[in-house]
Amino acid sequence: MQTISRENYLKAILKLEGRADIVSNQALADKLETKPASVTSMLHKLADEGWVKHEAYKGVQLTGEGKGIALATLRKHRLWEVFLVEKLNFGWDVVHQWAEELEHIGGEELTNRLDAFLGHPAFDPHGDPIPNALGKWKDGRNLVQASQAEPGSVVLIKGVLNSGEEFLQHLNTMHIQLGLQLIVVQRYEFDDGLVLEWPDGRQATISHETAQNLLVEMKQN
Amino acid sequence: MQTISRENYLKAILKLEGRADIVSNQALADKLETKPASVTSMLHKLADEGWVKHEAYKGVQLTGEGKGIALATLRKHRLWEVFLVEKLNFGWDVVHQWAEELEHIGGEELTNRLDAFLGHPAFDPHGDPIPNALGKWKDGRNLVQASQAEPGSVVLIKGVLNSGEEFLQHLNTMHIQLGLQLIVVQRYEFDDGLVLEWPDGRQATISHETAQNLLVEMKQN
DNA sequence: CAATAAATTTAGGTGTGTCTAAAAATATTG
DNA sequence: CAATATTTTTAGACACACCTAAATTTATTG
Ligand SMILES: [Mn+2]
Ligand SMILES: [Mn+2]
Ligand SMILES: [Mn+2]
Ligand SMILES: [Mn+2]
Repeated sequence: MQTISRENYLKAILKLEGRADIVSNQALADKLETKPASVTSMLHKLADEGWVKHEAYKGVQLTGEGKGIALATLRKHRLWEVFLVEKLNFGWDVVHQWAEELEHIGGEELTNRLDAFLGHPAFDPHGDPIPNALGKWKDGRNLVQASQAEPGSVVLIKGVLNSGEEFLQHLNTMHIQLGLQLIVVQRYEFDDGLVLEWPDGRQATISHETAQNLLVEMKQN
Repeated sequence: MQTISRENYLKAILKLEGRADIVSNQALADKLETKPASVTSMLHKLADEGWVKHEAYKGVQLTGEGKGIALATLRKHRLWEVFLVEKLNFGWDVVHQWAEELEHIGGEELTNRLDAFLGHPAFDPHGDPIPNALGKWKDGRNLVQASQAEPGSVVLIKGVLNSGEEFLQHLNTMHIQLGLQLIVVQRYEFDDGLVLEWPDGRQATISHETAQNLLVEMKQN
């Protein structure tokens, strides 16, 4: 039975599979803000449904069917985020929680109509690619963490590695947004802070931690 | 705690209060497609929350706070229905179930933005008035059941008393939709069937039951 | 490699919302 | 107005998704 909680678990497993090939109980508990015992219990249910392969004490992996559900949920999440930002004019820092609920509504038909209404967007407001109806996407971008950009280079802000409200609000405060082009002026040896220059000539420094969570496209140098 | 189920109950009570002043357990069970024992159980919870006044064996009534939640939920339901029809081009016969889920998402801020995005619609796709942010609406229309229209009169379709999928699909089949202007040509004495004439001159007959569920504005006669 | 630490699972509970079957209260009617 | 029918409530269960605390298993390390 496809419940909200189960879709959330499958989506979380999908994201964690991106890094490690096998997903640990603990990582899931952290991501879902729940307790390991709850995760174990749910993994049994997901395995019963045939959506994950679970080996006791070893970890989980999505099955083909499980991945399909996870991708469909992720697609809905990101499309609704685009809706909230593009159509209802919300900031990228507040849309995640609503999308977390909206992603569980309706099926393929509703999703495809929403997709068409939004003009088949390729990326969500955080720069994350939106899977198509088949769960596929192509991301021709070659993104790196801003922390890896050398002084003198020009970078284009294209995504974030942390979509949390606090981080995004910090970016708002720093006047950093997707599509912005910045010049990396200097790197402080001591703490790896980066001095950046905005198009209007203003300069400001971002911390190493902030730079690590910023995905950019290298324009020059 | 404001859960999906509790919002559904409050909304159901609100609608049933429209007819009888005190709502019976049975009526609620019917409307919510649940069992009387479940209703009793839920009414206790709603009473504990202070959202209804419940006298054992007598019936329920919304409190001010309960009515507020019910109206907010109804507002969201109808706004999302407008979205689905106006923006995603769904038919009025299929949007109810999705709205039944969407109505539980987000709060005032999201709702007000949606309202603005839709251009502050006064009525939903079924001709039902949409409460404003304060739960109020003004319905200047003077609607009657089509079954009460006399032969020779001209009527404007403005609403339905039954928003069920089957009835709405039947109206689709009959080419009856909101805003349509029809001439009542004749009433059959035997079964109160109504012969109607469409703007293109075509004529067709609708049953008394169908006419009873159609709300119209009298244009002439 | 045995002792310790960390991760995972099991056992036993809780709250929400539902159900069926039985008891209690209210309505209806001969 | 007493007998019967209907409505409502209570009692006892169940599924879902959580939790804490206590095993159990796996990993680490002296
Ligand atoms: Mn979610
Ligand atoms: Mn996103
Ligand atoms: Mn609902
Ligand atoms: Mn409606």
